[in-house]
Amino acid sequence: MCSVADDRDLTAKANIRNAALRLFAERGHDAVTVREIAAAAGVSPGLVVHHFGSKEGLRAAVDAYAAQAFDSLFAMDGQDLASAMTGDNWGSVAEMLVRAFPHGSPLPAYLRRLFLVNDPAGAALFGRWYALTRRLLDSMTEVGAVRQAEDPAVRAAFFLVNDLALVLLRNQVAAAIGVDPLTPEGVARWAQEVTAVYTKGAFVIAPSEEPS
Amino acid sequence: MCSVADDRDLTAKANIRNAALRLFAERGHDAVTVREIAAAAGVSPGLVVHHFGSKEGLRAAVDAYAAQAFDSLFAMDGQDLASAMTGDNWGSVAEMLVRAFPHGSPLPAYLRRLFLVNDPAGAALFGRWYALTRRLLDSMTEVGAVRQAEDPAVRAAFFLVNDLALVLLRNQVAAAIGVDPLTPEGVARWAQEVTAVYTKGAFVIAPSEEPS
DNA sequence: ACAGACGCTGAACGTGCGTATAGCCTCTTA
DNA sequence: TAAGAGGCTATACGCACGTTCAGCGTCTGT
Repeated sequence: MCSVADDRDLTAKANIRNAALRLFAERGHDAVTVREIAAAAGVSPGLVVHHFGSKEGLRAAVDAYAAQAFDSLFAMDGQDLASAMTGDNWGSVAEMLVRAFPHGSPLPAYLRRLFLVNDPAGAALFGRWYALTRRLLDSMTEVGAVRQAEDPAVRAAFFLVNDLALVLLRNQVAAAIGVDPLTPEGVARWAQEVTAVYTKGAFVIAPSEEPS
Repeated sequence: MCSVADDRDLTAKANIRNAALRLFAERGHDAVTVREIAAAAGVSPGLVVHHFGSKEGLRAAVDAYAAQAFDSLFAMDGQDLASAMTGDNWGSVAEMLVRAFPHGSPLPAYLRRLFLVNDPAGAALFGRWYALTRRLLDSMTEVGAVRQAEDPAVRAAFFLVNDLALVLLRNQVAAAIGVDPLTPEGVARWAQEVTAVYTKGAFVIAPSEEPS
C-alpha cells in the first residue's frame, strides 16, 4: 500500500519509468530491452521487474504516465477554447504540445508511437481529442467564427488530423522546410501559413463549379 | 546468376516476400519472426534465409519491392498533374493510393511503417513527394489555380502532410467518421470537405486582424 | 538492541529467436 | 539413364531475451 510515495518522483522507480518512456518513444516497446532500460536508469535489470512486475507492467505504467501528461493538456485546452473562439489565431494540438513540453521531451515521440502502432490507448486519446475538436468547431460555428461545414464530422477529423500530422511527421517536415515545426519558431511559421489557408483558402474557385 | 526469374512472381520466393510485406506492414519488422513469415508463406523457415540470405536481406527486398510500387505512383501522378492544374478537384496522395491499390493491400500500412520508424527509405520518399508537391503548387500558382502563398515551403509541406495524415491515421479517422477514408466512398466524402476548406476557407476573418 | 521490511544486486534459468548445416526430392541436361 | 544443380525441409546451435531467486545492506518501528 504505497499510495502516497508515487507522486514524489525522485526515486529509482521514477528513473526507470522516465528512462523507459524515452527509450520507448525513440525506438518502440519491442526494440528496447529491460537490460537497456535498467542501464539507462543506472539500476540492475532485476529492479525493473521488482518495481513493475514485468516489462508489460512497466509499459502500462509508462502509458498511464503519458496519458496523464496528455490529459493535462485538456484542462489547458479548456481555457484555450475561449480564446480560440475569438478566431484571431490558430489554436492547434501541435501548438499546445510546443507550449506544454520542453524541447527534447520524449512525449511527442511517444504520442507518435501511440497512434502509429494502433495502440488502444492511442485510439482512446484520438477519440477524446476528436470529440473535443468537434465540440470546439460546433461552438465556433454557432458564434460565427467559422463557416457552416458541409460535413461537420469530416471537417473536425480533417482539422484534428492536420494538427496531429505535424507531430507524426515532425522529422520529415523539419527536413523539408529546414525548421523543426515543434519549436516556437517552427510552429509560428507553420501557424501563419495554416491560418492563411484556413481563413482565405488556397485554391481559386474554378469557373465551372458544380452546384450539386 | 538468376537475373531473369525474379520478374515472374509466382514462385515461393515471391510468396515469402508477399507474406513478409503483409506481416511487416501489420506488426512491424521486429515483431514478426522468420518462422511466422515462413508459416504464412507455407514454407519452411530455412527457405527464407536460403532465398534472402537473412531476415535483414528479406527486409531489404521487401523495401525495394514497396519502393518500386510507390514510385509507380509517380508516373501516374505525372499525368494527374495536368488534370489537377485545372483545379476542379482535389488530387491528393490519399486519392492516388485508393486508386492505385486494391482494398486490403498491405502497401498503405507499409507506407505508414516507413514513416513511423524514421526509415531512411521513408525519408527519401517524403523528400521526393515534397519536391513534387512543391513543383505542383508552383505550377498551379503560375497558372492562377491557387493563390500566392505567403510561405510556399510551408504550404507545400502542409498540403503533403495533410494527405499523408489520412494514410497514417486511417484507422482512427475511420473510427471517428464511420467510414474508412481509404475506400472510394470514404475518400470521396473526405475530398469534398477538404476541397471546400481549401477553396473557401473555414475560419471567418476576425474584424481585429493584425496586418504585420 | 532487535526483528522485520524494503530497495536493490548479480547470477542463473528457460524460452524463442535468427541462423547454419546436412540431406532429400525433383527437375534438367547430356 | 546417370549426374548434377537447385528448391526445399528438418534439425540443431548459439545467443539474447524476460524473468526468477537467493541474498546483501539499510532503514524503521518497538
